[in-house]
Amino acid sequence: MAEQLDMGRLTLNDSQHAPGAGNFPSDRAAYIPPHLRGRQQAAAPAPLDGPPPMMNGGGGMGGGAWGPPPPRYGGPQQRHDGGGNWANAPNFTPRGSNAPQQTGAGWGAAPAKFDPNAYGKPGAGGSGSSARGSGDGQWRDGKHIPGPANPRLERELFGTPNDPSKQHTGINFEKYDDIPVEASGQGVPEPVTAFTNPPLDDHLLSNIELSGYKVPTPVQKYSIPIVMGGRDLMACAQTGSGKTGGFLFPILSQAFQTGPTAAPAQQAGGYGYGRQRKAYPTSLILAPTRELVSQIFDEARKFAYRSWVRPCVVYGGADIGSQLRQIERGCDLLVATPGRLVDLIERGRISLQNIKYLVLDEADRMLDMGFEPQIRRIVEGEDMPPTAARQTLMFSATFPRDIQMLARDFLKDYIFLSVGRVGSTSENITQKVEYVEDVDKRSVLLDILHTHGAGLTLIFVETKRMADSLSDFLINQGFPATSIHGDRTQREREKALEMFRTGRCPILVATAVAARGLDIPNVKHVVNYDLPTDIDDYVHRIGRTGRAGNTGISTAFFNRGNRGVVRDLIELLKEANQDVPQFLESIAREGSGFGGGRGGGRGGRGRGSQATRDVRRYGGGGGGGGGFGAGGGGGWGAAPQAGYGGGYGGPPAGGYGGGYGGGYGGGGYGNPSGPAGSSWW
DNA sequence: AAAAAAT
Repeated sequence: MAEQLDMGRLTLNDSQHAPGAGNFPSDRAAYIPPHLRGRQQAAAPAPLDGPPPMMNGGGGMGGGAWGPPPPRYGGPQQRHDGGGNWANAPNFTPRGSNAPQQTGAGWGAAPAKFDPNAYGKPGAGGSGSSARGSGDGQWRDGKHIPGPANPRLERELFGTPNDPSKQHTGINFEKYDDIPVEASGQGVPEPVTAFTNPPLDDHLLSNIELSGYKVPTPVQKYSIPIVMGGRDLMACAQTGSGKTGGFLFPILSQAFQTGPTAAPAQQAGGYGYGRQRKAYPTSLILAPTRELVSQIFDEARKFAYRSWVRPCVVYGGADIGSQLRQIERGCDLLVATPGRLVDLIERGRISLQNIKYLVLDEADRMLDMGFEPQIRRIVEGEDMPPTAARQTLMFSATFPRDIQMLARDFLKDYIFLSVGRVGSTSENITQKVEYVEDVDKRSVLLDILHTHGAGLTLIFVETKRMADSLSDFLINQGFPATSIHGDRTQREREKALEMFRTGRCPILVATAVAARGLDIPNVKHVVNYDLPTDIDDYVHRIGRTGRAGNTGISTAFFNRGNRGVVRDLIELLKEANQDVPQFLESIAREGSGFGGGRGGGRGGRGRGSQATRDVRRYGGGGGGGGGFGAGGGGGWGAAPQAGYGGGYGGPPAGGYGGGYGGGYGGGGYGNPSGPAGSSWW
């Protein structure tokens, strides 16, 4: 089947290759999109984007190209660039997917110009090492020719054993075998049990080894053969389960073996002097937050090391100019937040017509954040190949109805993978819940910080204001704290994260922006200073610790203001074999016979249960409310056993079916869904 | 109700 797919793609590409194949006029360098006209120069001065002495100032490269994600490569590394002789590369040769065609078309010997030592060669005014993707390899004469080893880059990408911030999380992956995985769909391939060739490419294997990964995680065991077999995938899995590798491994492996996709005619016809103004990535990965795409990009750089594949990352809040330059220099695998990608497409700088792999990561979160229009536009409203002509992988922690819809529209005959939750069921995390009134929170927190001194402590609050005031408070109390939230600049966010990662600021106060997906090794303690109203968020938050077989502690401050989650919390604690404090049970009894399970009250959107099972087998998901968490008012009468959709008073009895476990089992079906709003109280 | 995300 893989062959068939490839054939399909080839055909498509061939036709695109035809002379005169239409492209947007915006290919031309001269084109300036309407919303950009007249503001290029105006925006230039540095102060706007932050004070010069910021991180990339250290690199001494003026405009700070590639300023955006300084923490990762910033500071020390960039100093190398100062002495670099690779600072002059105005005539760099585009590589990656573009390279082969260009050479073929006689653009000037791309390979001849290829300088193996120039991996840090920036584009105009670029800054350095990081600018380079991780690849230095080439694809020539139908063969993958990996670039030379580069010790410095290797250290940057893979770290050293003593660098905790780079410590790979692959050490105790064996423990992940506990995580249950369920696969369904037609023709599910046998999972692999190790990183081997076949099916994985040798070059990828060597990069995996450099990264320190020994054994595939459960998700990877399944996803590797599924993706390599050409199948679409819908996976319910959370970060921490190894899903990034789950899609990067098979995608890169195949890329290494099959080489670049022929690019559209426009390139070959090229204008000799010019550079490629438009990129044609073959893989696109969408994720909801900047930090997340940044993190995925870092992983991609590792696994693409020395290969012909050039990863790029784009996201908002960062200088678009440097991102454009990155893209121009070759962009085979693109990691993006939806908004910025749409922007770049509008500017005519990215075409999706060569996409072979589309990955939607944290799909449920993207919908929560209102990205659906952008996502649909990207997937359905631009030049992305149709479902049949690409491979699509979706990852989502939950599988509510709107995600099912997305899956129905974007995927073809997909295999459904359900991966057990990592955080909550993990015995690695000791979860404590303490009754703390709001006014006492600060002092209790100080107690905790004094008691559990060592190790990274991540403190979650509900509001940005609280994040600021709490971190100020802690700093005033002499604690090395910092904060991360959406009102801080991207630079501040990244800096905070880096300070935390490296342990220079072992206390991080965070809002929801850091709740999901961020992979920070060695978080010892997660404090839910404010409990979230959604138990999913709680699960994600505590999942920031106890990762990769390490142990972690989680402490939640609970008071009556949190009684909305009390039942879900109890359910979760029980499920994870944790102690359930008496006061929780009491409050559960006293308070609320109503409120139904989670998922109630949001019925309109049908974002119901936690269910993560393959709805296709149950005939749900299709039209009508038959699906999960059948929404809306229907819940009233429809879910007797789930009970108390909006009913007042009654004791919970067995009614609370919507909970975590419940959602999975029977409860998820016809979940109680009280009248909208009933769960807000 | 809050947060995040293109500008």
